[in-house]
Formats: sequence, C-alpha cells, structure tokens
Amino acid sequence: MERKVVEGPVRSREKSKQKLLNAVGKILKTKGFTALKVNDIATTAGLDKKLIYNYFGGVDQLIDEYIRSQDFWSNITLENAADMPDDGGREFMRLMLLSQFDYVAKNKELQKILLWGLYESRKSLKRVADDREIAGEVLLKHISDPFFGEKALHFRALMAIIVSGIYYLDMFTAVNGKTFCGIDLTQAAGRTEIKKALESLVTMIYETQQPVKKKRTAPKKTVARP
Amino acid sequence: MERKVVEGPVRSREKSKQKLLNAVGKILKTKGFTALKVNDIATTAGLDKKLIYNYFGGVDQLIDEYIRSQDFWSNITLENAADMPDDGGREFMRLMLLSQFDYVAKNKELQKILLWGLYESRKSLKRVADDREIAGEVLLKHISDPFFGEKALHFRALMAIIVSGIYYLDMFTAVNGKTFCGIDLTQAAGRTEIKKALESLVTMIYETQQPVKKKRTAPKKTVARP
DNA sequence: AAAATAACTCACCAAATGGTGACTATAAAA
DNA sequence: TTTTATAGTCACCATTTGGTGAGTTATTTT
Repeated sequence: MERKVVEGPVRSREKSKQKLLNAVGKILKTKGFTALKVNDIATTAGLDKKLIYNYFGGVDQLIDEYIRSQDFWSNITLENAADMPDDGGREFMRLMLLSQFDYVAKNKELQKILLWGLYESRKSLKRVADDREIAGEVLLKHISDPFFGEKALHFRALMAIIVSGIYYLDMFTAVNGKTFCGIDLTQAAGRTEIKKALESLVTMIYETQQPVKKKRTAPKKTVARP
Repeated sequence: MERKVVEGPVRSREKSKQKLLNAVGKILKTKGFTALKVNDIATTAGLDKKLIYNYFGGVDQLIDEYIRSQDFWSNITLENAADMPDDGGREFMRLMLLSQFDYVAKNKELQKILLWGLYESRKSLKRVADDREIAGEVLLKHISDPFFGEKALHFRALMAIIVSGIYYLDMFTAVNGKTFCGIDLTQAAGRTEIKKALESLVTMIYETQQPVKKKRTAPKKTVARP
C-alpha cells in the first residue's frame, strides 16, 4: 500500500515555517500571548527551536508574521451592499453589530489578539487595529457619514462606544465573566437581551439623531433580510 | 540632630509587608501584570524575596492580598443621591457615565486590573468584577429598575454595552490606540465627542425606552443612605 | 553513486526565575 | 546585660528560558 503520495519530501522549509506559524496560533488560542515562548512554540510544532531563528530571525518576527498572516476583519464588508435598503445604513449597522457580537464571541483567536492589543504596544498588533479602522472607514464614510451629515462625527462616537462595548462584553464573558450589569452573558437569555439592546440602540440612533434642518428623506421600504 | 523620631523600629513585619504590597502596585502600574515576578517584586520593595514566602506564602497570595486591598469601585456610589432630581436616575446615570469615562482613563491601575481580568481567571480578580456588580446593583435596583419597570432588564443591557464600551475605549487609548471609528481618543476633541455621545445615549434611552402602557409614576423621593 | 546543498537535530551555554536552609542582626523580654 | 524571639540576609540549587555552533540527515544536483 502506497502512502504519502501527495505529501512530498519530508523536509520542506515552507512546511516547517507553516508548522511554526500554526504552533503560534495554537498556543495563542489555548494559553494566551504570555505563553508564546521559543521552547514551547518549537515543541508544539514538533521542530527544533533553532529553526525559528533560521527562518524568522527570532520569536518576535515569527509572532509578527503570524499576526500579519491573519485576517481578522474579513467579516466587516460591504459585500451585499447592493441588496441593502437605502436607509442610511440602518439595516446594515443593525446586522453588523449583531453579527459582530456573535463573531467575536466565537473567535477565540480574535479575542486574544484584541486583548493583546490592549496590553502591549506592538507594530503588528497596531496594524490589526488599523485594519479595523480601515474596514470600518469604508462603511462609515460611504454609508453613515452622508446620511448623518453634520452629525456624522456624533454617529461615529456612538458606534465607537457600542462596538467597543461588544468587544469588551465578549472578552469578559470568555474569562472571569458571568454577569455584567446583572445580565448573565453566559446564558442565551442574557446574550439575547444584549442583542435586543443593540437593535434598540440602532433604532434610537437612526430615529433621533438625524441631522437637524433636514427633513428625513423617506427611505425606500425594501427591506430584504436573511 | 535627631532623626527618625516618628519612624519607629527599623525592622517591622507590618511595614515590610506593606512595602511588598506597594511594590506589587508599582510594578503592576508600570510594567503590567506579566512583570509580577518574585525577584522583581522583592528588589522593588528593597527587601529579600524570602520575606514574600515568609509573610504571604508565595507570590500568588501576595498578589491576591494586594488586589483585595484595593477598592476600585469607590467612585460608584449613591453619595449625593439626595441632591438628585427625581428623574429615574437620568441625571445620575449621565454623570456616572461621564465620570467613569474620565476615572478609568486616569486610573492606570484599574485599567491593568480590568485587563488582567480579561486575561486570567483568578479568584481575587473575579472578586473585583463581582464588587463592580454589587456596586452597580445598588444603583440599578433602586433607581433604574423601578423607573423602567418591565423594561428594566432592557435598560440594564443598554448600560452593560455602554459601560463596557467605556472600559474598552479607555484601555484601548492607553496602549496602541489612537482612533476608534475615526474618533481620535488621544485628543481632547475626540474624548469630548465620546462624552457627547454618552450624554446623547442617556437622553435617547430615557426619552424613548420608558415602559409602555404606564404613565410615568413619580417615585418616592425618600432616599436613605448608610 | 558521489558530491553538494539545504533541512534539521543536539549538546551546550548564559541568564533569569522560583524557591529554601542556614545564618546574622535587631528589638523586646528577662 | 543577657536571653530570646523574630525580622531580615545570603548563598545556594533547580528549573525554565533564550540563544547558538557544530554536527547529522535528507534532498537535489552532477
């Protein structure tokens, strides 16, 4: 019986690099960023630590390459923007906040990265934050800014609070957290309550924070929802 | 010239314990929780590390005692509740959120503790979180719950998002952070924008989220305090 | 098949870290 | 003053961590 037909040679620089990068991810997810030590990474990858120095120059560079290789904000997109109703992004923001709340909750890796970014100043981590800004800017600039006009900045501040609240609550729940303001975030009921609050916030904002002096242009009522 | 009149004996168990506890605080504030190592703590305190084992049993117990010794939520109180208008806590919540935003921004120690609590499951850290819940519960239960009635839980969820957003934004700013949703949090203008957003949120919530079917009943104005 | 190249391992070192037993210095009690 | 209890120091060890030179094994080239 033939084996390893598709495997290729046992020794491959690229495969080993990948193993090391994967090891970083695994350790990050399971033990957190403080556990990212040379010895541990090497043994997790099943390789000698010397290779980390040979291939990446050191642990720091390996880690940076790992972080750069990940795309954490692929979920923030304008993909189906065409389907969206012309409501100043109201429906879009609603869906985005709700999905972000679940997305971060599920994505342990992103949680660790966010946390790490709050702990340490690191170029690659800064870039993750910058990428979020870039992804968000696309939405804000083209969707909400035009709609909110002179109140565009105000809307952004509101979103800043809400989005960062989502991040914190998800991270909080993943560790020590149980209740926040009496809401049990480990229970489905609690999470539903937060989601209702998010929806409520979007409604409030879009219904009371339009720019003054401008009659609200009646948005097309074509709401398609999954 | 006499010296050290008020100092007391050179060797004092209690004073040394305090020095060690202070060293923990100092390192935590300056280098973060990952830098809390025996050797470092001892040299920072100017004492031998053996004392950490003698007096506390180990670094972990020392750290726990340090955390327990701090009161991080003294700012959440009902101190001047009597002066407060009878508005279902609207003015109170407004002031609380604004002050919390500045308080956390200034309190590096609290930031580190909050961050630590997102990183590690530790009894003493859990207690800090629980203490926040307890302090908050006093306000929620007696002020907002009666006012919002059947929407009390909804109000709590809204507050959970806002308060945790405040925490995240303050921590974010302290490290990698510059802009969030395009708001530059390192600038006074950006911070003002967030504050305006916080005020706006309170207004929106109190003006659009009252319980339905119930005419706002004027709550009794007798707020007794310990 | 032999030579050359690249992938990889291993033994080893230095520094940092956690932890302890045996000692010394000080303060209080006798 | 001497004794005694205890506060504090110091030398020392074990383990972990970061890092590297020299050698070994696999793959490719000739």
